Amino acid sequence: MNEINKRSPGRPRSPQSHQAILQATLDLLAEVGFDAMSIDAIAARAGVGKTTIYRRYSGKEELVADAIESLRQDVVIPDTGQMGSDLDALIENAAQIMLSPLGRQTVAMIISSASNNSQFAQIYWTKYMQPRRQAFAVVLERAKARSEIRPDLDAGLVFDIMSGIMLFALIFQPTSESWEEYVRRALNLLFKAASI
Amino acid sequence: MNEINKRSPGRPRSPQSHQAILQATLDLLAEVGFDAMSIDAIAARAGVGKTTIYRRYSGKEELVADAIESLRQDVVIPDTGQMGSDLDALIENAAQIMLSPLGRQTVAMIISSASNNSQFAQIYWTKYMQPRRQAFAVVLERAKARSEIRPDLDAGLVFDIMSGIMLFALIFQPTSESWEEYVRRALNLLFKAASI
DNA sequence: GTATTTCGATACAAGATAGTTTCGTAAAAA
DNA sequence: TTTTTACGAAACTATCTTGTATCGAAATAC
Repeated sequence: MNEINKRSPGRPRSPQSHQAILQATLDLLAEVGFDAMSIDAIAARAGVGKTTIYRRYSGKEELVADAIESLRQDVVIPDTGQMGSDLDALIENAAQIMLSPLGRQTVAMIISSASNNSQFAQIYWTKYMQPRRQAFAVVLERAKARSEIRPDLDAGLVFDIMSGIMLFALIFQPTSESWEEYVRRALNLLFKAASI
Repeated sequence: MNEINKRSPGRPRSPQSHQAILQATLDLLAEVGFDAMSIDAIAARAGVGKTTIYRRYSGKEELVADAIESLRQDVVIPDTGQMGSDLDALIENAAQIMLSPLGRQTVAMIISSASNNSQFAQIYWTKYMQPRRQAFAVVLERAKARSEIRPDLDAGLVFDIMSGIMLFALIFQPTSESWEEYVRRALNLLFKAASI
């Protein structure tokens, strides 16, 4: 049952079309958002027939969920020997994701559908947040080993606070500073608590 | 030019209908979200004709913006004599807003439209965040006067970090704790930095 | 070759929505 | 009373979207 079954007769599904569909989905999601994008538009952008999409997915939710899940994002754990520069690298990486149109629309999708449907939040958490949360924990472990921070610090919690302020700054732009500047200032404050 | 002009002839616009429209808009926004709600549905729920809505607003954006703006939310500045209990009161108040369906959908709306249109973010910031941010600053000023926290602490920044973690916890529910418990734990960590 | 399945294209039915117009009625000013 | 504007209801046009069905052509297993 677990063998690779390529034995079915008939024309196989085109991997090119499949890839084009996923890419078109991500492009349109970033450009117009979840609600404003139609299956028709995705098919047109991908250069495939609508039938080809409906043969693979039951609807937009399933398609978008798969498209987001298909994005492989490798997380590099920085190790410069100093916590400060390690964190800089992580922030830079996080900023690239959260500040992108795709990131914004994904987050909006998660929030707006959170009450009825948490599948997007689940995927986003598993694919994006969790790996970075763990990378962050590694960085903090090394910092603890170098006695840069308190050994009892909850890395997950610190990560969540960091992510929270990034998200908040993304939405409201509370000051006239740049996003990066503001986030960095918040982290300075936060790490006064960490270094006691 | 600034006098109250009730002198125009003809039947005046019904304040009852106006109020019903705003209320129906907020109800539907909370229930189904911005994109899924139609002007037809709003008119039906409000018990008015579609014409009556189009006579007042050019479209959904304008209507929703006005509806959100119409919500008067008084902020009480707690003054228990202890910063801890003051903060508890503020958190409780913030939680009621952010955890409500209306709050969720509003935030989702802000994020998803942020790139093309920042009017929702502007309104939400001015009407909800800004007053609370200032109330928070007052509470912290009193705490500084009692030497409970460092005198150079940036109250706005602390507020933003607080709001950020609340938002983050709302979206992702990172642990199995309750939302309130988790937020409280994050604030404990944060205020270790404040009390140096 | 034959059977089977996917391909992209197109047509289609059914429904939702936006925004306008029309209509007879109601409320106010002059 | 006359004029003017708003009222709710309904009709209406135009467009968009969904999901299904049909078509001849292409790709693969046997």
